[in-house]
Amino acid sequence: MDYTAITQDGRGVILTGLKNFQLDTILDCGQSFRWEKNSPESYTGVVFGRQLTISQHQDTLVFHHTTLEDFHNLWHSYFDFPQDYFQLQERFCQDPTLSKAIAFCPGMRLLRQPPWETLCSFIISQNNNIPRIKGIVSRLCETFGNTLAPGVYEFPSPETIATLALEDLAPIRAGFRAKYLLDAARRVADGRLDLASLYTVDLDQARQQLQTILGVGPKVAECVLLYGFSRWECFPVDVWIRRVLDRYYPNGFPHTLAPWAGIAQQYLFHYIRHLPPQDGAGATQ
DNA sequence: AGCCAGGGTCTGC
DNA sequence: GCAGACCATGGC
Repeated sequence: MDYTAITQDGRGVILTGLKNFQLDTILDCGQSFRWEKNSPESYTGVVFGRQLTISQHQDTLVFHHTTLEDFHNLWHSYFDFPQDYFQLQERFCQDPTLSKAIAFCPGMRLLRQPPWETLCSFIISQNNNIPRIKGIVSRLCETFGNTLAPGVYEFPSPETIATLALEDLAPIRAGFRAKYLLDAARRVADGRLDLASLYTVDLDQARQQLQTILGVGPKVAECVLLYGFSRWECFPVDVWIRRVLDRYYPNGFPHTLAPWAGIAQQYLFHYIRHLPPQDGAGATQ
């Protein structure tokens, strides 16, 4: 376990003895687009119909205004505490490039996010950049999501989006992706696509199912299965990972790491994006 | 002004 | 099967 003790006080639930966990790395690495930074050590987001403010000071993590029940039922899994990142990093470090990537962001973890909002988020992500993805997701929630508190919105359900017309989505400024969101919502709402079944069906069947949605191709399907269904072997390849593969893995990604390739991918993605341009195969932002 | 962004669709060969 | 145009939008 990547923490040694769990306690509760007036602030909320507190984990101490934290290892392999860096909040800003985890919440600002292009896997989730719904967390807002309050300060360098504090973020607020909405998941599972709950607003959470979470803050980290060195090896202490505070889940503000949270019950032990919610921690055990929701957040423990969401932040992937069931997984042993020490063992994972030991495997990864046998590869020289991954070794450098882990040294750069040792606190990286994969979030286990809800499938529906992961699907929408990565439909929106196509041919787009991270700041704008966050903006579109934020407008989608504040325009169509249930209000939990003033200024705090849930992610809108498939049923809600399925009832909308294309022009209703105009204020979201999703561009050509708006029709893709409608198709996804209608397929889920009317039962043509059963998201829950994708946790257990054969991986290639799951890929195939997701790609029946208009606007969902191989890359988006891979992201949805990795981030929304905890399918760690899924390996999304965008322009950044393409550069990593071309430069560091000309003979292919190591087969021995295939079961966790998606997690390795997240270290590599964060690493390559933060290298100086000339070292990172030339790209900006 | 032109290029790029966690891509995919559609057309024409 | 595969290349190439096209798709909205906003930051640089």
